[in-house]
Amino acid sequence: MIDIKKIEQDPKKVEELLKRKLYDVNFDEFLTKNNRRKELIALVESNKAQQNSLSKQVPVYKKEGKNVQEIFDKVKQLAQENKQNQEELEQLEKYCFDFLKVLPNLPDEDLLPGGKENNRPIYTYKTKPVFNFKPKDHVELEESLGLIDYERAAKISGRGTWIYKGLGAQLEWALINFFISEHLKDGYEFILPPHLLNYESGYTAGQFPKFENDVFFLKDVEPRKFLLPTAETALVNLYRNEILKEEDLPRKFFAYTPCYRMEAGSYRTEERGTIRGYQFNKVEMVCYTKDNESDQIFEEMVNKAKRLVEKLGLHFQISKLAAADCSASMARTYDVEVWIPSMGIYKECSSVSNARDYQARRGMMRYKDKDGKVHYCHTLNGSGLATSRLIPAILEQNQQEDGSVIIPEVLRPFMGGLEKLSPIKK
RNA sequence: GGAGUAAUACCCAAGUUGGUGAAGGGGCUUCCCUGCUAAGGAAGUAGAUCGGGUAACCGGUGCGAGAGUUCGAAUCUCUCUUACUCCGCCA
Repeated sequence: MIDIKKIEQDPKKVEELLKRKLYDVNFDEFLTKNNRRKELIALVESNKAQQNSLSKQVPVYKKEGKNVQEIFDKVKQLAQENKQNQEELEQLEKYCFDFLKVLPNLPDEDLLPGGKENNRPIYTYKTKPVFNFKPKDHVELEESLGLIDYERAAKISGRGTWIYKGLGAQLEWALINFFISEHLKDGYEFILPPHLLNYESGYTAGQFPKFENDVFFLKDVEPRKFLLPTAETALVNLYRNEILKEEDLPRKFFAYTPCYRMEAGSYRTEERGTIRGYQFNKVEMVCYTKDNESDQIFEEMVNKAKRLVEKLGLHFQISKLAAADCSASMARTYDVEVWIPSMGIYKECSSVSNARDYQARRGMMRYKDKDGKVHYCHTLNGSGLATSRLIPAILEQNQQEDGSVIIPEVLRPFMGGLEKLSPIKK
C-alpha cells in the first residue's frame, strides 16, 4: 500500500513515479473523494461525540429523578441525522481503500523507467562455456542421465510437471541442502511454513487482489485458501499485525517450499523441461528491517544469492531491473540470471527485491523505536535459490564430450561424494 | 467431521449493559528504606488506529473478528476465526 499522505502531498509526483512502472493513474477524482471522506469523518464523529455525551447524562438524570425519555429522543434524533453521512462515508472509504489497494509500489528513483528492455546487467561471473563438441540441451541430458521423467509425470499429473528420480532427485535435494547450510552459516532462521495460506496472506504480500488468477485456490474451501506461489508469501506474513521491538530487527529468515503457480498461458516451446512449471522448488529468504536499513540488507541478500551461484561455478549475470519489470509490490529488484547455453539466454534463478514499507502497510508489520514511536518495517525477499533453472544450467554448462556431467564441488558432500553423472544405458 | 468450553492490556485475571479508557495481581520503570547473595514501602505503567491541531491537546473506534439489539454492550443475539477437552474418522 502506498502511503496516502504521499498522494495527498504530491499527487503529480506519485503519478509520474507510477508511470515509470507503466502504470497510468490520475488522482484527481480520488483526491476529491478523499477530501470529502475526511470532511465526513469530522461530521460523523462530532455527531457521535454529542450522542456519547448525552448518553452519559442518563444515570445523572435518573439519580435526580428527571425525565430520561428526553435524552433518548435527542440521541435517536442525532443518530437519525448521522445516518446519511455515515452511509456516504462508508461508500467513500470503500472507494478510497479499493483504489489504494490495487496501486503497485513506487519504484526507487534511480531505476530506469519502462519494462524488460531497460534491464541492465551490473555484474557478470565467468564467461560463456565453449564446447568443442555438439552440446546437448538440458532435456536431452536429463533423459540420457536418467535424472528426470517427464512422461510419467504427464501421466500421473499432467503437462507442466516433472518427476525427479534417482540421482536427479539426489541432485535436486543436494542443491536445496547446500542452500540451507549456507543460510544457516549466515545466521538466517530456517522456517518450514504451511503451503496452504489464507487470503489475508496473499493480500499482504501484494499478490491479491490483482493476481488472484495466478495462484491455485482450493475449491469449495471456506475461508478461501491457496497454495503459496513462493515462500515469500508465507514468510512476509509472519509478523502481520504485530509490533516488534526495534532491537529485534533485522529479522532474517529462509524457507524451503515448493512454489505452486498457474503459469496460465505462458507455455512456450523454448521453455521446455524444468524451465517453467506448475510446481518448482525454491529456497527463499525474507528479511524484516527498520525503515532506514533496508538498503544495506538488500545488498547483503543480493550478495548471498550471488555467492551461491558462484560457488556452484556457473556463468551468470546480475541485472538491475527497470521499474516496470519489478513486480507490483517491489520498489527495486535485482535478478540473478544463469546462462542456459541451449537457449542462448540468461534465465532468472534468483530475484532479490526491496518492498520497503509497501507490504508492511498492507499487513501492519511495525516496530517500536526507543522513543516509543511506531514505524512500519521494511520487508525484503530474495530467492536463495530456485533450483529449476539451476539444474539445466549445471547440466548444460558442465557437460562433457562423453555425455557425462561434472557435479559442482559444493554439492558433492550432499551426494555421497559423487563427482560425475554418467549416461545410463537404454 | 460432531459436541462442549473459552478468547479482556507485556503475562495472569475480575467483570451479565450506566461515570469502565476497564478491579486485582505479576512483571517492568522511577524513587525511598534497609549496609547487603534478601526483603519492605511509594508512585508510574493501555496500546493501537483514524480525523482535527504547529503543538500541549481534542474527538471517533477499541475487551479474538464482523454484523445486530439498545439512548448506552466487554457484558445480550447471530456469523466467523482460533485454542483447549471429549467423541468419531484416518493416511
